[in-house]
Amino acid sequence: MRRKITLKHIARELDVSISTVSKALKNSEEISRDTKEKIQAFARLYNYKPNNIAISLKNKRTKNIGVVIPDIVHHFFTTVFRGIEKYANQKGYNVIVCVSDESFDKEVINMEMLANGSIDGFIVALSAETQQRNDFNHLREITEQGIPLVLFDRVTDEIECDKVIINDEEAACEAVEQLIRSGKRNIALFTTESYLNVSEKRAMGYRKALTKHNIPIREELILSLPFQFENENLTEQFFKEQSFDAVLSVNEIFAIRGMRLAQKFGYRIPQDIAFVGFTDGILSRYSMPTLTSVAQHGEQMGALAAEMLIEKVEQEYDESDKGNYQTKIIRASLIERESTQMDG
Amino acid sequence: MRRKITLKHIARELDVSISTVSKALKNSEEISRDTKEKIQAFARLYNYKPNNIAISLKNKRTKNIGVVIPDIVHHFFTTVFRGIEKYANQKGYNVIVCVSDESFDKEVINMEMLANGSIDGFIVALSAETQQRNDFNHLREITEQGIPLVLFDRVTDEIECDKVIINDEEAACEAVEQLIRSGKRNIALFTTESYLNVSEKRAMGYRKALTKHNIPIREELILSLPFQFENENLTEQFFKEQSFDAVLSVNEIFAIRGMRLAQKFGYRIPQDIAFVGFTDGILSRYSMPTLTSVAQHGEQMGALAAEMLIEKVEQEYDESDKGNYQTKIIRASLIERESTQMDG
DNA sequence: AACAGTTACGAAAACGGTTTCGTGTTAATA
DNA sequence: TATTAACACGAAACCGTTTTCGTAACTGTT
Repeated sequence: MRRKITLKHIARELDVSISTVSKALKNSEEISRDTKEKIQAFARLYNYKPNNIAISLKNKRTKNIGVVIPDIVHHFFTTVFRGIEKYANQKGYNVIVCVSDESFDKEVINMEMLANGSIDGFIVALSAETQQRNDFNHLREITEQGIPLVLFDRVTDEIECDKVIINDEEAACEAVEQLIRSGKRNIALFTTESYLNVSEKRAMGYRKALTKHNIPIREELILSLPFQFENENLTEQFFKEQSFDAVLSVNEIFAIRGMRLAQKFGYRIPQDIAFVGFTDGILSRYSMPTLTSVAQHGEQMGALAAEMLIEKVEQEYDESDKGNYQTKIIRASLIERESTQMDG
Repeated sequence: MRRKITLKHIARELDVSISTVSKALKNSEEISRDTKEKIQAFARLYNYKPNNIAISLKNKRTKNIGVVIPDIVHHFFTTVFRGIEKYANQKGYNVIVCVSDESFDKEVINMEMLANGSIDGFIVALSAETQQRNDFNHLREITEQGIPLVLFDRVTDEIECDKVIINDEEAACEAVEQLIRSGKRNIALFTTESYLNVSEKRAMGYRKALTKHNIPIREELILSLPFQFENENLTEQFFKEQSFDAVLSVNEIFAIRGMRLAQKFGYRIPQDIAFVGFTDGILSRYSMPTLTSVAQHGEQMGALAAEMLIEKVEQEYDESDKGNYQTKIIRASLIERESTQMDG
């Protein structure tokens, strides 16, 4: 087994000092041509690579960024992650992922683990539970320690830091307006039961659009579904009791399940009921019929978050920067597919 | 800004030595009760947490594991990742993810980056390009340096290390046999164009099943599709030219697209054409009709890989362990859904 | 009073680098 | 020839821990 070689080994072998070796490998002007060549050749031969940990300790920079997301088996988050990873990698950073599993405690524990030197900054989407409890002390801790933090998608106003979000309310509003424009008037909303910032905003957009077009908001057309579903009863009941000609869903799954039931009940999509979902994921593209969906541009979001974070990480901290935080808004776009296209 | 406090700060403040502080915080018997209490109280007050990087340098253990996968926006890999992350986290490890993007170079670069002390071990699924080139020197480098490595799913015989795979061949064989049992005789295979170990194995299983049941293998019923598709022409042509009553697909997407086309051409599923896919992902569960699929138990696979890795990482290296590698095989299982259930 | 045995702590090395500063040797200048 | 400058290198500090070992100050024994 060929163990990793260190500066010390090279120094001993070549009978020079460690400092000389270090400088020679950095091609320092201080070291003579001959010595440099000798040392560099030796280093190449034994495939010397500096130890990242030692460098991190010295520089107080790890070149790691911590990403904390509620779920990894989730199209949107993986898409964002891809954006983060690509940008970070290109800038020489590695990404440590922690999954909070929608749990407050896990989110806290994970962030505390990483905050002790393992990472240079955080990119976080809050867990559902964190949003529900409205407890953000762990985030406050982080920022107070001067560790850069970027929140995306699942954000909070309680914490001052950089943020990247999409124009959820507006996008929902536009989606509903599009439905109205195509002649729909009885538009239902499928939303999540648990408190999520984004669901709330999308619901706001839904209401706004109806109001704007003088369509009364009927609370009975708003269906709140639990996160962990598998149980179709609620939705089935809704189909039986309510009559509607379109559905806006705050996510993809609820829309797909809705379409399935609609078909089961013999409705034609989109003639009888049109569907629009959020999160333009893989299901939207491959469902039957394909689902019109609000694209959240996750990859772009991730890249932007990474860019903002790395900029903060690399800029020497300056007291005057304090409070110099931005919230960037990515414009969602409606991807029209079969579930709304009447002419299909 | 409340910067992180170190042992040195505490020592200076309390007028004791750094060693004393370190020992006191570890509740060492060496330190007097009074001193310990004083130091511990102070540490608690200022929320002292030891610096991970310093500890890593000292211990030559990072408590990080590196995961290299071809793609993150991919249901199977994220599922495996979840298994890895859960197990690792529970054992106090963090996970650094690198995405090779199916590229050999990225795989090599990422692994080299991490191999210089950033991680204690690797869990890897090979990129398509790596498998194609048959070049595994980067993996050899890793193992020669004594860094534990576990390969999963996309593995190679060229490297001696721990591995976790599923019984691809057998599972494919069983899936086809199930089709045969339901009366299908003209069974097509949708596979990938690029060389992937797993696709090959699944194709083997397909052939084996037919042979076993004395059904001639017709090469024209084997359709190889490019990875990046979006172009349905090949598949459409296949539908027009060939006649078949069942399809085994080596992945989920090809099956879904096949079902779509089948429906477009007016075939009934499964009466006219039955479909079975691999990778029991989200599409299988939500497609119309739902897709019978071979479940690869990704989460279990990930947990197992993490378990094997961490065991190797934590056991003091002993020359006699060399070559003591295992390949664990997870049994895939066929999840039957509408796309094959005649009685549906 | 002399000795050994605790007790309670500090000094220092180590992990693997980077960097500042000091210095012996040589070459250039007055 | 004396002075200075440039060159090429090494010593040592530092990043934040852990850990071994040494020792001063007590305690207890005879």
